[in-house]
Amino acid sequence: MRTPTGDSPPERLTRLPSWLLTQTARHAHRLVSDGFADIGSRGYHYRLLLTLDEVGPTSQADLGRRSGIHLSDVVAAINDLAARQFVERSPDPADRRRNVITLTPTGRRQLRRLEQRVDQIQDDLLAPLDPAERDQLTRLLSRLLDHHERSDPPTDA
Amino acid sequence: MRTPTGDSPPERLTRLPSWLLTQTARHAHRLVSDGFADIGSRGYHYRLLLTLDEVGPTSQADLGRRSGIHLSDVVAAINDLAARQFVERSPDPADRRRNVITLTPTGRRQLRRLEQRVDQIQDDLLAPLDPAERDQLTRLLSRLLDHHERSDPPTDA
DNA sequence: CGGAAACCGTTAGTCACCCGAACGACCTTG
DNA sequence: CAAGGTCGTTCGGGTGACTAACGGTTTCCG
Repeated sequence: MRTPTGDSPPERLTRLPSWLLTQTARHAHRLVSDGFADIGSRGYHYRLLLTLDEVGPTSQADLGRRSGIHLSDVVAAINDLAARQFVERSPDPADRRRNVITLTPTGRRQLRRLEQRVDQIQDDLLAPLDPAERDQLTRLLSRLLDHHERSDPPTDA
Repeated sequence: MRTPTGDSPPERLTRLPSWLLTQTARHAHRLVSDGFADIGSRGYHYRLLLTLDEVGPTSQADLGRRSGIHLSDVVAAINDLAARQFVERSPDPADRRRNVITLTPTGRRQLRRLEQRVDQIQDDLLAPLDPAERDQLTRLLSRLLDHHERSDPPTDA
C-alpha cells in the first residue's frame, strides 16, 4: 500500500483570514490573468489602459502613481503597449523630460475587450455569492483597503 | 504650474471585486512576510512547519500537496529549514525514494514564534472590522475558496 | 519475471508583480 | 546660477507560483 497520504489542507490555515485572503486572491488573479492572456495582455496593461482612458493623455510617472505600478515597470509595460500600437509615446514640448502617453483608437478597442473579460471574470469569481453577499464582500474589502492605504504610504514617498 | 496631476486611483478599479481582493491580499501578504522576516522566515517556511506539526513526519511530496506548495519549491524551503535545524531530513527505509521530514524541538519552537506573529498580524489586518464583520468576511472568503478549489484541480493534477 | 507506469526528489529555468538603486536629462526655485 | 526635485530609463533583486527534465525507485500487470 502506497502510504495513503491523500492531500488535505492543514486545518489551522483554513481559519486564518490572511490565508483566506491571499488564497482567494490567488484564484482571482489566475482567473484574471488567464483571461487576459487569451487577449494577449497582462494585468499591468489593463491597469495602464484603464487609467489612460480615465484621465486622458499624461506622463508615465503620473500613470505609474495613479495605477500603483512602479515607474520602472511602467516603462516596460508602455513599451509593450506602444509596440502593439495601443498607445502612443510622444515627447511633451512643454516639458522635455516627459513622454506624453496617448491612448489610440486601437488601444481603446483593446481596453473594451479587456473590460468585457474582466466583467465575465467577476461573475466567475463571485459565482457562489448572491448579490447582497457580493455587496457585503466588496464593502468589507474596501474598508480594509482604505484603512491600510491610509496607514501605509501608498505609492508616493 | 507643473501639471497638477496629483495621484488618484482610477475609479473603475476601486469597484472591481477582483481588484479589491488582490489589493487587500497584497497588504495582508506584506504584513505577514514583513512579520516573518523579523524572525528570519518566509511564508513557505511557516506553511511547511505548520503542516508538519499537524500531520507529523511525512514525505516532501506529501508536504507539498498538503500545504499547496509546488514540489520544487518544497525542496528549497526544506533545505532552508534543515540548515537551521528546524527540521530533519532522513531517508525512508521503507521507500528509498522518499525523504521523511521530521519537525525538531527547535523547529517547533520556531513555529510557536511564527504563530504568535501570525495572530498579531490578523489583528492588524482586520483592525477596522468588528468581530461580527470579521466573521462575515472569513465566511464569505471561505465560500469563494471552496467553490474555486472544487472546480480547479488544486495541486493534484 | 520483466517491463511499463507511476512516483519521489532535485535542479534549473520562466513568469507576473513588487520594489530599490542609480543616472542623465531636464525643469524650477531660491 | 546653483541646488534640488522630477522624469524616463536601465539594471537588478525578491517572492510566490509553475514547467521541464532527469535519475532513482517502487508498484502494477501482462
